[in-house]
Amino acid sequence: MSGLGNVTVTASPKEKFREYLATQKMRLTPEREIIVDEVFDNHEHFDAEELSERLRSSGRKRVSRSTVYRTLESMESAGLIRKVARPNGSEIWEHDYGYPQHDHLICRKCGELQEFHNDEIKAILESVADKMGFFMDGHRLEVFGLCSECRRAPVRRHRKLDMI
Amino acid sequence: MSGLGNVTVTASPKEKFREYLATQKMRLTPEREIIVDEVFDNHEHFDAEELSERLRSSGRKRVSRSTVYRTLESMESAGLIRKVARPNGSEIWEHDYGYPQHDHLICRKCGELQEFHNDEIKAILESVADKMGFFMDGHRLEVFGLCSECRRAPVRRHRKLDMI
DNA sequence: TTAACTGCAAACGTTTTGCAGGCGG
DNA sequence: CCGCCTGCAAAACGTTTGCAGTTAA
Repeated sequence: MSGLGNVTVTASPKEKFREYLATQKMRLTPEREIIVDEVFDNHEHFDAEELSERLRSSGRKRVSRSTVYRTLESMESAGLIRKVARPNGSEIWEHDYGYPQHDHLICRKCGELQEFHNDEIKAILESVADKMGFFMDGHRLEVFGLCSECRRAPVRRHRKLDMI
Repeated sequence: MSGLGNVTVTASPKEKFREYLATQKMRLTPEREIIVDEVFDNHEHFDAEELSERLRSSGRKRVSRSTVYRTLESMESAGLIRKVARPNGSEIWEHDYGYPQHDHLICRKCGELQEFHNDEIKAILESVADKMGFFMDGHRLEVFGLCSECRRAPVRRHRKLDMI
């Protein structure tokens, strides 16, 4: 993960974070380091509470909830992580930096998140934005429906009215 | 609004709501009618609080906040309205029923929401979903950046780091 | 008669904040 | 020494819930 001896042009998330913090006259403190490490130690999606729990059980020095919230926000500003919406309206974090651009298929039934990548979409969005005088610097796209697993299931309850 | 003598195939939002409520053994009460009327009286986006405020100042009979929340949720289930995410993470409602499918450009600076419509995107999403065995029944797409107004402004503060 | 419905106030879960104290450049 | 940073506890925020009384089929 540290990339020592690695000749790729991209800095590690931690380095990128440190650079960003410097521009804000902020420091990469032990707490912030713990958080950025834990976040990039695996590629799971998470929310602040889950991350706190992971930190707690990871045996690392304890970090307060406030600091977790504050740090995640900084990491977002630094371009390290971004938010994804769940179909129920709640939001979770995922890696952004160093991770290939992608969007999500989200199952309304089991909540499962599948990633997909498509270049055409970005191109279309660029051109749409351009036509409207809008400068695009990012997007968020979620496709809702039923995953292959759940559409096969015989359940026919349909609590939601069919979408028009 | 009532569409009397109108031969279009679509029912009014109120009628659609009444039909949905019937399937749930629920009634179109005066309060619910007030809310659906107010929501479809203009095409603005809104959140529960704003809507409550509009109701208050509209001179109509007062409706409690709980009822507003409960009714909006029913209206979503009925397919009348849907949620859109703001860049800051909060969410607002917008019309869905009877309104052409569209997505949004959202300005990070002034928060302005511009709608756009593009058929290609939907087609691409259908094919992507299909390829992954996913049954798509909707999507949510927000493009972030700077609106034509704000990109022109000389301000160079940039509190957010450039997105990667 | 009874089930749906409302307004109220209290509870809720999540996130933010003010602050006193600690720490590093 | 100054200013960033932390943990804590309290506050704030938007939303949901339990309940007792009301309404309408």
